[in-house]
Amino acid sequence: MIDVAKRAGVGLGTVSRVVNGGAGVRDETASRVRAAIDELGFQRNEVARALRPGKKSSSLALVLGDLTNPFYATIAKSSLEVAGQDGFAVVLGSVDEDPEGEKRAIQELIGRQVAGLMIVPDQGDHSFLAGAGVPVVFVDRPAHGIEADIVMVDNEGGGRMAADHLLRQGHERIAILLAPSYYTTGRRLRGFRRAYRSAGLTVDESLVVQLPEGTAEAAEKATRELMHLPEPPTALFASTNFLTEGVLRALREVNAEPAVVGFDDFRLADMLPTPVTVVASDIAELGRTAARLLLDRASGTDARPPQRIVLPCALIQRGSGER
Amino acid sequence: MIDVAKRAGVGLGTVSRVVNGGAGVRDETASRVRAAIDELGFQRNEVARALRPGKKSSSLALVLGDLTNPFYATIAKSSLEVAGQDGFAVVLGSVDEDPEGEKRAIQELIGRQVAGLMIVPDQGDHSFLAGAGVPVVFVDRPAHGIEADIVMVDNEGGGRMAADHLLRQGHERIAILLAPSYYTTGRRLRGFRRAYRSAGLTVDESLVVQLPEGTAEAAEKATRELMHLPEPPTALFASTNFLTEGVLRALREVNAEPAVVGFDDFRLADMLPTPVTVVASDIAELGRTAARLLLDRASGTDARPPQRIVLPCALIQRGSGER
DNA sequence: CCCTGTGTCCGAAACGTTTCCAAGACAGCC
DNA sequence: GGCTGTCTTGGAAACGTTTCGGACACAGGG
Repeated sequence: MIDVAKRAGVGLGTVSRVVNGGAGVRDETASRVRAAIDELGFQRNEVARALRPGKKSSSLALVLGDLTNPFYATIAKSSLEVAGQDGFAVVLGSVDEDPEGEKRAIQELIGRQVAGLMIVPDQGDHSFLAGAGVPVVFVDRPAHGIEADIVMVDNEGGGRMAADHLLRQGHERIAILLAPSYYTTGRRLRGFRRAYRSAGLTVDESLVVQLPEGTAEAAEKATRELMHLPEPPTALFASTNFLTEGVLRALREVNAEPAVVGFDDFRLADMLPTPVTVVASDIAELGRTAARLLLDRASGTDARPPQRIVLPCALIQRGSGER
Repeated sequence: MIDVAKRAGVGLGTVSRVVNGGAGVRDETASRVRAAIDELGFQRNEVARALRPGKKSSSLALVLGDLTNPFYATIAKSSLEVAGQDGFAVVLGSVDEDPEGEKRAIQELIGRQVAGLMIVPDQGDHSFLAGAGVPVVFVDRPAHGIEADIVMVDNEGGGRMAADHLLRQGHERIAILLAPSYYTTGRRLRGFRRAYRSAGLTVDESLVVQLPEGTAEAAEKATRELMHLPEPPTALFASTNFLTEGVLRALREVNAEPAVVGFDDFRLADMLPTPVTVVASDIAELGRTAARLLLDRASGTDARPPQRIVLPCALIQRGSGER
């Protein structure tokens, strides 16, 4: 920038003003500066810029799990888009279901002076974020130990929707597969139970299976076991996209054809031998909303108390839940 | 840091030394400093750190297209892992097939003083990167106008593999669907032609279809048209995962059952009514290799001339390519 | 002619690090 | 004791921006 100033024959401050919109600079001077900028191929050093007091870097951080899961990938993509429109970059922190690793990653990102954090939190304590002075938005599930914005889907409603649908078909032995200790699957189970209660039925607890892992493999194994029960379930509710996959895998080998409903839509769900009925929500909107909210917080535009935004779910009937 | 120095009753430089490994500091002093750090909850400001001359920020940039495409998502995930192990964060720049937007995104990232760039490039000119002084690794395809490292898969070999396989089954009318103007699909086509030549056959150019877009929809439409030809192809080669999906969608409605081979494996490929035969490669390894290479370049460890790393493909027979 | 206000511009200070030079302390050796 | 070398330590300079107070020129009003 000093070079530009010299070349244009102006002061340092003038160049800075031109770069930042150019208010209070004569047109003629400004164009001289711009010419110098072009000639020298000058580019503002964002790092130095972010060093000034009060200024935060124009980056947001996004901390989430496995990007290979389309659910997370969609959040990443959509929040990236929104942030990009405002000239913000997104720094990614990927964490594999490890509370300690997550904390470390977050600390790292804070050290990088990001303007805000979007976190798909693990179940650990997040109170360490309270004093960091950085706005935080939680995505998909709330975190313990801190009051902050949260954007999520209507898990309970979705779980209820799935169970209602199956109950209405006359199923009474419905198994539900749950990924371990996530907030979301807990809520989905609650909705599931609500549906039973409303129908005047009681849940058979032996059909509520807590998986040791949230993987397709774990679901596959569990489903096989369920279907080999003396009295196997006539329907299954898989509370996660990967779990749904595992269920379907297991069912290929069994000659029974229980009804299946999955939570979260997935690519090719309609192309499988029996198209899969799912409870879906607008994941992209989840990411977009979170990013917008965070940008507002970061810019100081929005000083409302912490928001809690819940996006609706919808049942998509494709066949597997109706047989 | 100044506060820490005051609190520990030492000089500024001493604190800095402790924070960075603590060589040349007495143990007793060092622990006093560490105590002060803990008490004050001090955290190094990475931004200020990156400002020092010569120092680059400990961030890599990754520029790629739609994260919703499992191909890109896998690259993102695996490179993130490798970078994370070295304490590097990854800044994401997503671009939607827009050369101008890509250039802007890259400039932005350079302004953020990233230590290196991993780019899945568009076909535009990338010579503007030459003078940037930042190491660059291209992923999946080379870029024009600049000599740099490149990590990719054996597209030509893969294309040939697919065609060979189909020819060996006795197919002679094989259609190939190509996404628009990508380097990769061009190479796959070349491999395809090679296979024909080796077999002493000639390619029917009316079955080489250049799609206007790389989407499933475009492939679906094109496939429908192909299958309504007076003499439809007996086999199809889809040169991209999304294209494969489109092909399969179209084929559901047609009562012919041509053989299908796709390039790139995808989730649930083995679960479809006819499991899909694909030419696959280790995409995660692609990302890992790129990240490792870039880290070596960034640290100055590796000063070899630009590398060109090609990962092998393998045919996975599942049924659709063998009927 | 003087004063005031406006429009433009300059350049120093500050941000939080790292690094380098200098200096102090101390031991070992002659 | 004096000299030399090693081990610690302190503190200033530098990195590239933004911002702020001030300076200058000029016009207009009294």
